[in-house]
Amino acid sequence: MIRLTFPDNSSREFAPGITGREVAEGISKSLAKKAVAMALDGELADLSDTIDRDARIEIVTRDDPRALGLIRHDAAHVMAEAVQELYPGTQVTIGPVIENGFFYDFHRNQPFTTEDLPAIEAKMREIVKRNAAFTKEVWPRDRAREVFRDKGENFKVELVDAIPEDQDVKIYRQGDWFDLCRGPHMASTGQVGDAFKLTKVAGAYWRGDSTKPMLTRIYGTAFAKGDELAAYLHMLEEAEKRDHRRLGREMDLFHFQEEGPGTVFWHGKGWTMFQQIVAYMRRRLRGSYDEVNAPQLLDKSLWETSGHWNWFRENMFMARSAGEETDDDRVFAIKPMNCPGHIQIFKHGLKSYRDLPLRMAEFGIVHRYEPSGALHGLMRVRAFTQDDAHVFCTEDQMAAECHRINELILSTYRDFGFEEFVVKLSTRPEKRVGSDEAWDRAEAIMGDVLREIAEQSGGKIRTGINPGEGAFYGPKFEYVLRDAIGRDWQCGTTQVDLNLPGRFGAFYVDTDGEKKTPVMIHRAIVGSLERFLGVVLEHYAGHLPLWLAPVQVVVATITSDADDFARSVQAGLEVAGLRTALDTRNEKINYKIREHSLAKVPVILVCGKREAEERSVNIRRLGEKDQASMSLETAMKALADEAMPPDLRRAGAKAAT
RNA sequence: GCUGCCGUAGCUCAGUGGUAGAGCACUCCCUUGGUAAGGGAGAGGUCGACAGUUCAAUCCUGUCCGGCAGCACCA
Repeated sequence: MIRLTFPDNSSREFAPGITGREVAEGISKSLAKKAVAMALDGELADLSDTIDRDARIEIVTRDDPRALGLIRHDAAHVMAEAVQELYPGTQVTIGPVIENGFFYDFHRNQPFTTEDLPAIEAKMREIVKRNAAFTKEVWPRDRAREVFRDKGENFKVELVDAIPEDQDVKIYRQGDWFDLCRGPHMASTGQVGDAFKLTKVAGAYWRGDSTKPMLTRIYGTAFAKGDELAAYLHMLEEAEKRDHRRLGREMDLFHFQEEGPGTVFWHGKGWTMFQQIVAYMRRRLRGSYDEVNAPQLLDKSLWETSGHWNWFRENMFMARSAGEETDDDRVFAIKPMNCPGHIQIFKHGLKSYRDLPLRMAEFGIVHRYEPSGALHGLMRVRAFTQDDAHVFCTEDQMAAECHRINELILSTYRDFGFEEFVVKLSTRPEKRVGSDEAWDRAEAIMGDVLREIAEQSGGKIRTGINPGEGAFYGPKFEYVLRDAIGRDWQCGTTQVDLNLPGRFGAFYVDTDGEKKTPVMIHRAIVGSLERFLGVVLEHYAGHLPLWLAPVQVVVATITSDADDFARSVQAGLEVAGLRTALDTRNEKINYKIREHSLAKVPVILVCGKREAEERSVNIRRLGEKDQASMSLETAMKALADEAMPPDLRRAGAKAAT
């Protein structure tokens, strides 16, 4: 006999070989009817599985959170059946559950389009209605191979071959249709329910490999209940509203146009915001970094020395004289990185060990040729400004410098309102320069630092390893932020480099009078200013904190009687250091409020006859319906205080104590 | 780069094998109105570019450019 323990800690004995369904039926008919799966010692399994050992058992019903993955997985199978029923000759491949739904990849000569989705969805509902039971069979490998080969399912044959020898080849049937699958599944297709929707169609490479055939992938999502699906779809709409490309247009921050793919036209307001970020960074660097500026165009030979011409050429732009008469055919590269330039500055003049660590920063504009399909608003561009720096130091100083940088990065993110981030260590890639010994040393130091970062944060900062993802010259930390639409963006990076300084022959004079090669740490905090600005925009959905808002206050009049007073209010705010605009147009106050609210201006000061007489203002904050009336003086003081950047506020608080 | 979809006024979009329309925005006029659109008039387009089919192309076909989604890439 085996002993099964139930969630209420009661337990009963059963004959070995009993199925989950039989256990459920033994408890109650209604439970058996509601059951979609079971969990044995916490692990999901088919209801029809037999149980041969002592275990904790839970009967999983459709409203159990764990059922969601099953619903989606089964929906993927139902979709595959629907597709093969509607479009014979289509091959099935894989169909996993993903974060917000599921997909299934198909091979078909004519790819699917979104216009096919309604028909597939309708067929899916039909299959769900049929409510065929899911049944599992274990097949000998050869039979599986043969059956799929005879059906023309070549991709499935490959999948069968990829299953490790010690694992069963499992086949799940639903009516006449069957698929190779790891399982588990619910009891029948009817349990998928009707809260599903096919969302999009896209190409995807077989096995994620761009040298392999492109399949057509259909994405869908499914929920236990209809209102959950509706809530999800609503959430997607809301997320779209905070897309930085849309906000950029609505707030008049920047634009893109055809002639400059992947390059930004910054408008006045966007550039103001951009410069606020730069100003913040400059304040944070003051005292410990030298800000420098290296050339945009440098001879190709420099990039050959650095290794970029060899390893990075596909991503570089090249420039030469455009003159038709000239015989100067010298080739220059537009810099994709600042490091070679900074090494030239380091090399200019003798450096002593006393100069180290030498920290060199640049808000350098770099150009990188990105694949056209990668471009995405401000998030992925071909020309961007890095808040870049290179620290030249000794190997002994490296760990301390990494920690120093880590603190700078994390405090910066917090100042911009981010609380959640991940630090990942990327290790040596296949394409790289430098000896394995150098890589061993660099990775060892970085590994220690990563552990210390995790420990010091008390578990608040998640860390991880990205094997093989390092730069060609050294391992790196990647600092990743998650944006409001749930996308992860790599912003900061710290890269340890035991190679480039040596390649360029950079050295310092050590205590013993010998020439030594310094190591170099590449680091960026927000990374690309462009991308970071985009992330910040989405994070706040355009409702920026006052210190970042391009226009902080609009002074709007109700009647022209208040124009003179409004002008004096604006002038006073400007003197107090605020960025303001005046709206004395011949429009109703409703109209003005609406327009400035849509432009996401944080504060509107309304001035009418009454305010002009009392020398007061009426404050309306973005997103609030209520207003507050206060004296001009009080309002100015409060706004000036609120507009203080977080680093200055911190410095002020420290000075006061 | 790959697959699919898309490209019409500054923005959002409609439309047709016989060279174009709406709303908002813009300009002017009226309106001085107390917290998310007051009224009227006007101006504005090489229908992404280039080729082809056709008596005739914004519309059909092809190539290219750009955008969107996903994949691949992301130092």
